[in-house]
Amino acid sequence: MKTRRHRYSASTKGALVDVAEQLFTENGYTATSLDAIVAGADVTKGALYHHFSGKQAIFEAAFERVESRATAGIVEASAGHRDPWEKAQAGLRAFLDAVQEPAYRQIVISDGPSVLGHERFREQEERSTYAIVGEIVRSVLTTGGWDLDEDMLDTFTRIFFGALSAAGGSVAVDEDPAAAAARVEAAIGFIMAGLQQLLEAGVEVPDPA
Amino acid sequence: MKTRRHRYSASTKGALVDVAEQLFTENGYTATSLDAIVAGADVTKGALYHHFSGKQAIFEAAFERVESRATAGIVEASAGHRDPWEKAQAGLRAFLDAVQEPAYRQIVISDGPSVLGHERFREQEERSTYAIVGEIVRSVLTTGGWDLDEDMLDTFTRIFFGALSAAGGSVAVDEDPAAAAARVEAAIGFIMAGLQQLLEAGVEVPDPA
DNA sequence: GAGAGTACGTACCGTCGGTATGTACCCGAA
DNA sequence: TTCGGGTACATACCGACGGTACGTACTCTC
Repeated sequence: MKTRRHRYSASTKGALVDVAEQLFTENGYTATSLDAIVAGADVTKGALYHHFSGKQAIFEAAFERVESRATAGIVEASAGHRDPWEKAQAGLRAFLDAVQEPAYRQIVISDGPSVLGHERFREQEERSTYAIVGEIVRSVLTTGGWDLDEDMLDTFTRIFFGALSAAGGSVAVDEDPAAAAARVEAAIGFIMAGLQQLLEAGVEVPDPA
Repeated sequence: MKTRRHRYSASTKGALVDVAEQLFTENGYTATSLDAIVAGADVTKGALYHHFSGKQAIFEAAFERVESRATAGIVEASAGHRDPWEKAQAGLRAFLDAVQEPAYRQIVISDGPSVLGHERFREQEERSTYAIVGEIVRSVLTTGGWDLDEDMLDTFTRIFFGALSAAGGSVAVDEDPAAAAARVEAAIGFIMAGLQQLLEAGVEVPDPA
């Protein structure tokens, strides 16, 4: 049941996260004070500490919102493609787009790891963009009958996810983002083509065990 | 000329960086207070602010030290190999080792970007480990007469550097780091083998322009 | 309509980064 | 020899910020 109090509460909380996301994006985590957030949301610190346990908690709320936006964009773009390689191409483009968003770069990539800590950051990551990359990597690498165990699939996913994150970051700061994105697409495409070559040649992934 | 004053000064500064590196590694940047650093070095804040302009400056000193250690390790390991592919293999192993060091993970990977800011972080990076990865990528990719322009080489470098950083981080937190490192080596080796395949087949890198 | 819980507001505290100022010491010039 | 000046710190203090304690108005339920 939605009572008026609940609606007021929800809107206050939402306004706080709105302002927090904006200020965190513009100034970074440490340079954003709680006073500035509550002033922007036209409330006081009492309201903030009623809804969140502290600064880290409201950051995490903004973090999750930004992550879920990025995830939605990639899912939407990669859906509708049946062929795994086409799906990967479309997902790659969407990923490169998402990672250029200022909020994503500042909150998720830059401040995320240090504010949330490694393990918590990893947790958040693994149920959003990382999971999507994992799905795409799985569908691409298992095409053609490769049998990779879960550990090896996860290793490939980490590698590709790291590659895409770094590449996306460089795209975002490039003076010509469109050209940089095109280069990244070409390079990633070339690497994937190499994997396809091996696949067609019947080369096995070496067993590290 | 080295006077006694200069020696005293150098040792005080060195002690401050020693303690700072340790505390930053253990607790992270924000959770490490300047009071704790100066207490650990048995001096006062006056001494710290005489040698450094502030908290960020002493962090950067620790950052540079950790980076140069990592760089030295990789250079040492990859030296002595003539064949680019062998050089890459050796460099990869050394990189995976370096990136597992707690100081490197916390100070360089986790806190580095948010504390120094993107551009400053990038500057520091590009004259240390990134430069080495770039050299190796260049020597590997230009073998056999490929002609890639600088932009494309840099794109490949960013991709591999990001891949290796992420992979190294996952190795560090794995419950069996040795096995995880072996998986990463296998996966990277497989990707490079794919590139070799394309190289032998005479496939051109698509021109994104 | 009265008690209880919610959704805040207000006032305050401890910590921390940074600064201003003082001081002991060393070193080169007169 | 001494004496001015610069170096290498120490001491005292400030303002900002994260967090807490407590008060209060409003609302929902019984």
